[in-house]
Amino acid sequence: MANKIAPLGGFPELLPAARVVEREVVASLSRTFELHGFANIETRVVEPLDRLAKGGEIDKEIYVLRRLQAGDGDSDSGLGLHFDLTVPFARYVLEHAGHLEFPFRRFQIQPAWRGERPQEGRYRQFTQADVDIVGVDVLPFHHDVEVMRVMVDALDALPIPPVSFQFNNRKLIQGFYRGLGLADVTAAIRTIDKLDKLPADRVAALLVSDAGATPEQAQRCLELATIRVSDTSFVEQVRKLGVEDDLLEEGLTELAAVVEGCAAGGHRHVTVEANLRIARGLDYYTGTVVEIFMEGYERLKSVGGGGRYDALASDGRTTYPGVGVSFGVSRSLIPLLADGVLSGSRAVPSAVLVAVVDEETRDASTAVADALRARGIPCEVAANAQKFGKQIRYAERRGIPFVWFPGSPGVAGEVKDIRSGEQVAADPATWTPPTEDLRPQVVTEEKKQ
RNA sequence: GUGGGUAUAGCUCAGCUGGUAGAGCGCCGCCUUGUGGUGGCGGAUGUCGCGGGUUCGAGUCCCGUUACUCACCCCA
Repeated sequence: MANKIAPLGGFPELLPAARVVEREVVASLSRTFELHGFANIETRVVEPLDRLAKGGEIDKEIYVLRRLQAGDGDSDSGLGLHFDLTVPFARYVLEHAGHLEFPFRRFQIQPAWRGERPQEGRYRQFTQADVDIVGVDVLPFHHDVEVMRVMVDALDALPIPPVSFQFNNRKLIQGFYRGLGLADVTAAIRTIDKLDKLPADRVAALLVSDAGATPEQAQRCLELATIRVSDTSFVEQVRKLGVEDDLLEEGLTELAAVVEGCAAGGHRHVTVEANLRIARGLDYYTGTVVEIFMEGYERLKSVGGGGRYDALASDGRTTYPGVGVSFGVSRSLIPLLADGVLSGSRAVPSAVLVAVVDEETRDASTAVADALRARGIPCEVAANAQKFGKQIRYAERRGIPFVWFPGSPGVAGEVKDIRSGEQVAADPATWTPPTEDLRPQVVTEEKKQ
């Protein structure tokens, strides 16, 4: 038992300095979401299994809750941990519809669980940040632009590598295929989605064999799927393919509006593209779809995504259409922390360590600390009245930038910046550290050098 | 779910065809009797993942097992 504890794969835990980064990212996301008027909610972590079921089947990746004391006859509680935030949100809307104002705008940042084999960027417990807007019976299209724009702003404000929003529109694809005379639209979309893994000619062959396309139709599908631009020029490119369909036109208009709306305003490191091969979630997305990728981390696949659901939730009488997008906080952050792209400036909140001269005068050190805290400066008093060298080292290990040496009656105290070695006389009632030292900061790789 | 890899000090790892365990970093002490980092000297640390087998002898070979890890599958 005295042996080491084995880590549990897929259930990542952060050390304090890394947690500084995660907390700041969550705080920054929340600030942006709130800036756009989205209210925060938190849902329970369990849902009835039948609600988590996918097409009537219980997914094997769902963690089921079971009481230890349950008898052999009892199977389980009928409850499972949620595997995303959309399903709980849909249920929340139905359950609380009478108390909500629609269109309801909310954000939610919570863990979710999936019994997958863990890999880089794929965990069994992970944190996600979702923003959605949901309406009653109808939800005007401009909310698609609005909610996507919120996530663009939110990710643009994060200290992460550049991200790319790749948009598509299901009406556009569906209308194109329909206008083309393709019978099995869903099969065609599913096949086109394999373009990542298979060469174009193999995909074309599959379109013929699996999706009932003629070679000519397959060729057109590929031409559509390879359109990828950062402006609205895709509209002309699609029209040149010579397919006519009302739904296609609607999709083109919508996608153009989303791309234009999200690209507007100028961003630090977010790019926006129309990418006509993005499929995502065949069963429920009905209009706008998006996948988000992070530069240098394409191997993680998407770090976020979402879209429009015409039926996010329904109670049989009322349908609640929704549009939203989610960002994988754990999926993107943990690899960035592991690679040292992001780190926390220190593992403790303390900006100052107040040294203790000897145990008889510990009260004097505590008084200094109280004076600093009264002005909002996080600090701690040294654990032991060791030699000052040891106390300085204690601070250094923890990344605490300042050590305060209390004075004695008639002698002023002094504060030392242990990075520069500079030491000055100071009064705990007025001294203030530089703003950037007041709290632990997120340090990016460039800033480190 | 399928296949591969790995498991030795706090961390990263070495240990050739079997002979009773090593390095670097870190940690502790002293040089340095109240101001750290650099330098010098010294020191501590391991049921070599677990169980079994072969052998005079196993970290090393064999079998099993567990965990971790990578890839595939899947991915709302």
